[in-house]
Amino acid sequence: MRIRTPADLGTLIRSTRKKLQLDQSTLAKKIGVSRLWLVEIEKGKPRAEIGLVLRTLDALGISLNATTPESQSPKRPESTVDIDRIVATAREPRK
Amino acid sequence: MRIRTPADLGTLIRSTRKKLQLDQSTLAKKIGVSRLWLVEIEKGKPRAEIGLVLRTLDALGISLNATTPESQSPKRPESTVDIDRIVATAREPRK
DNA sequence: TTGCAAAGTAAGCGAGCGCTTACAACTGGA
DNA sequence: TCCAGTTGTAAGCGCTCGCTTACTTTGCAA
Repeated sequence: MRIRTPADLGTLIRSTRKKLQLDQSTLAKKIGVSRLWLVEIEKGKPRAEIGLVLRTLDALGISLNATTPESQSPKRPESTVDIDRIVATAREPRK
Repeated sequence: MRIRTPADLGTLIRSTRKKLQLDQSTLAKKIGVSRLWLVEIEKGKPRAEIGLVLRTLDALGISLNATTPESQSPKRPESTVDIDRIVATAREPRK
């Protein structure tokens, strides 16, 4: 499953928890957070701590894989200066 | 790359940022956070908000995939009744 | 219907977030 | 060497986290 937003995470966590037939209390205890926290997370809370979220995924046996686009060439900001002009000017004999 | 801890995230973000030849300030602006926040994240801060972290990955073009273990069969609590015995008994001609 | 477990809501509190401003340390190039 | 760009550190502040306690709502079964 593709994770883009906190809501995605909430959905994933909730469905996985149900698949494993765990109730919020027991899962919360396993993770080391309060049940209330789980409620909020499953609702898609965007300001939760990553540390706890990662522990949650771990507790559910979910593994996260990051794919960095190889294709994306190392983009250098396009120059705002005309280096050729500058060089040409510099080459001109000073008066 | 496998993501297990906030430190993993920090490493990934930093290396990807460098690959894209972005400095902290410009990336921070792109994400909508302060440069200081980025410094902390790249150090592996465990208590940052997921929302911001996800936005960061997005800004870097990194996609996250969650793999829930198919293997793990949806465990149903083992039955306390011996259905075979019951059926067998039911089959017996009533006296 | 009554009863119970699971899930959701509400309020109050200490702790730490992420922000800004400011300065220091580390680079690489002139 | 000096200098500019990049990165790291420090302090102070408003805000919200995640926690606890307590109550309400929902779902299901007796």
